[in-house]
Amino acid sequence: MDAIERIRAFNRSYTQAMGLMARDYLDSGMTVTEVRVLYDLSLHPGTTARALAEDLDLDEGHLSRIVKRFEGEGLLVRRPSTQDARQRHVSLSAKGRALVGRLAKASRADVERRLAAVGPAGRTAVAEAMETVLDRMTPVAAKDVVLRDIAIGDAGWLIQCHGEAYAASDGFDATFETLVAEILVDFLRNRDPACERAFIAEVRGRRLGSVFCVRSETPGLAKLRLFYLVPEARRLGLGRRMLEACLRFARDAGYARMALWTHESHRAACALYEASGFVLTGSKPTRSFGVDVVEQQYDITL
Amino acid sequence: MDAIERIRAFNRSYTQAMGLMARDYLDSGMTVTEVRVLYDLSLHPGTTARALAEDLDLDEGHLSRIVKRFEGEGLLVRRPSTQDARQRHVSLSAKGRALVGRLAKASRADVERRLAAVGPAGRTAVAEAMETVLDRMTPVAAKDVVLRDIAIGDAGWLIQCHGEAYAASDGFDATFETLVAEILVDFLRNRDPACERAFIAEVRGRRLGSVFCVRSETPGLAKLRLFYLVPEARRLGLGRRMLEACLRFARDAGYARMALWTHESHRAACALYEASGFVLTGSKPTRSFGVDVVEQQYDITL
DNA sequence: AGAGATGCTTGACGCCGTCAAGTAATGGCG
DNA sequence: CGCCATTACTTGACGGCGTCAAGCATCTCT
Repeated sequence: MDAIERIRAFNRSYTQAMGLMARDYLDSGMTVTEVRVLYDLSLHPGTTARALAEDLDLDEGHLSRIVKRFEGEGLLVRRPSTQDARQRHVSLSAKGRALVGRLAKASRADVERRLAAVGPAGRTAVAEAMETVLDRMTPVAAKDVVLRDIAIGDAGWLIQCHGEAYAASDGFDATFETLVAEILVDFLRNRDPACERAFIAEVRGRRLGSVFCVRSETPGLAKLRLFYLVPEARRLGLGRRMLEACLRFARDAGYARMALWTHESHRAACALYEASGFVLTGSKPTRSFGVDVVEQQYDITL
Repeated sequence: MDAIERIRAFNRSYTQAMGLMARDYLDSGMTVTEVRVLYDLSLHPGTTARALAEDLDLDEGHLSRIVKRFEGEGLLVRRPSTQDARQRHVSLSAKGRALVGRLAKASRADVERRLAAVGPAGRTAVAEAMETVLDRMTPVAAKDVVLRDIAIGDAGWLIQCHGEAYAASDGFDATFETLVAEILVDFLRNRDPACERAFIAEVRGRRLGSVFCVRSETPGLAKLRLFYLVPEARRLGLGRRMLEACLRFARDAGYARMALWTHESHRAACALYEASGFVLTGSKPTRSFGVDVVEQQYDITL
């Protein structure tokens, strides 16, 4: 079952499970549309009918009748615009606001009822997964991505991510995950903040990738390690930005050169290294992590 | 913003973003309800009107008219039941099945269009998050939980999980996450499968917890480590099951005793240890991971 | 055999949502 | 300034959804 099919399955079961298709909104005697009108009005008091119709994707005639009825019920007030005599500014009355409050409460209670069997931790997890859904549906905007230092939780994420991604793409066995864990343990334990640094790319709390600048045995030589970007954050120029941040840090820290090890199969990364000024200084076939790979070394003079 | 509020926000934006409220289903000239009827019929050929109405939560009268109309259009056939002359078994005709196929295709295309800006990796992530939503909404059933050995990705998950959970609940600093990573690196590197074992609790691909049985310096003494359950999987008897699996393994591996270290603040876990036959053999206040804790040792004779 | 339950159909009705026409005010253009 | 297209909103007409209630045939239970 591919992603689209899984998404369709979600649409079916979720709308049913949450009763989102209901005509009568929570036995309030109001239509979902009417509630949406009230809710939108509570958010944008003083809008015009047109803007409202636009916002809710409603027929203007239909909306006109709803507004009229609501006015009759005292839920909202319309006052003619001073700018344009054709327009009328619509706002909720106190009664209308009270109703919105009651409806919100009913909606909360309804959601609570549907999640009765789910504990607090589960609810947070549900909410988080939902935010992930919305978040992933809006593609990553490179400008919102921040590069920050490593924090609690990052090491585990990196280990899992590297382990699973390379197992899937290159067939690496568990020893690779272990190696990544070792690198991180060493970094966390023995890091010299003056000349070693991690960059974690993140957008709104969602981790996207990493790159590390660490000291080597050789004086004046920095190592670039754990360069990774989740697939959906690639081709946005993020890799270049991370690489440049890492190089800048290395320069500022006083290193003369920087080296990195990678595998030939990582075409995009290798191309990026070369575009950033790294030169290939070694290439040898070897067996690592249970598969045959061509290990490559790149160097750059800072 | 609490979980319920976040879920409500999702309901609003998601239904809008996916256009699930549309009256006319994808310009097919059919109602969402009609499409649901067809779809349900394609899944359950030969159902009765009652079962259909039940399944789709539709008014029987309304459904009756829809079915009648569909029969007139040659989309379905009704044949009287041999069991019960009041009933009629409804099934799609070839024409009806063809229509369902076309509609499914249109729906796929529609979802694809809405996700046009999202790459393949992002789509999989969306689908996964959706499945998480549905999954978490149905509480964990203890009987579906399996205990398996450690696999790729687990180590990273464990490190992240321990790091974040103990930072949140006990205020532990990053050194705790590092310690967990060290324990895991050591386990992955030097594990003796004959007498060391990890148990990962999982339900439908979702990791719930862990417990490890590892060798100690002292001959005949096993150590229980990394006992953890995600909050939403607690109070299901899972902890006991994991503990028992671990004790059984230790017994079978020939250990004479088992010891574990924990902190006084973990009341539920301590109670479980005692209920399982462990006895408190030491308790001392100390400073660990940046906070003051009371470290406790428990022992059991196997 | 008769009463009540069951499976489905039909009738009546409010109102949603859509198309189209109508009214009043505005603004652009010569 | 005056005409006319445009804009903001209202009103009319209508198909049909969804809901309640009544109706009819059949089954089941006693």
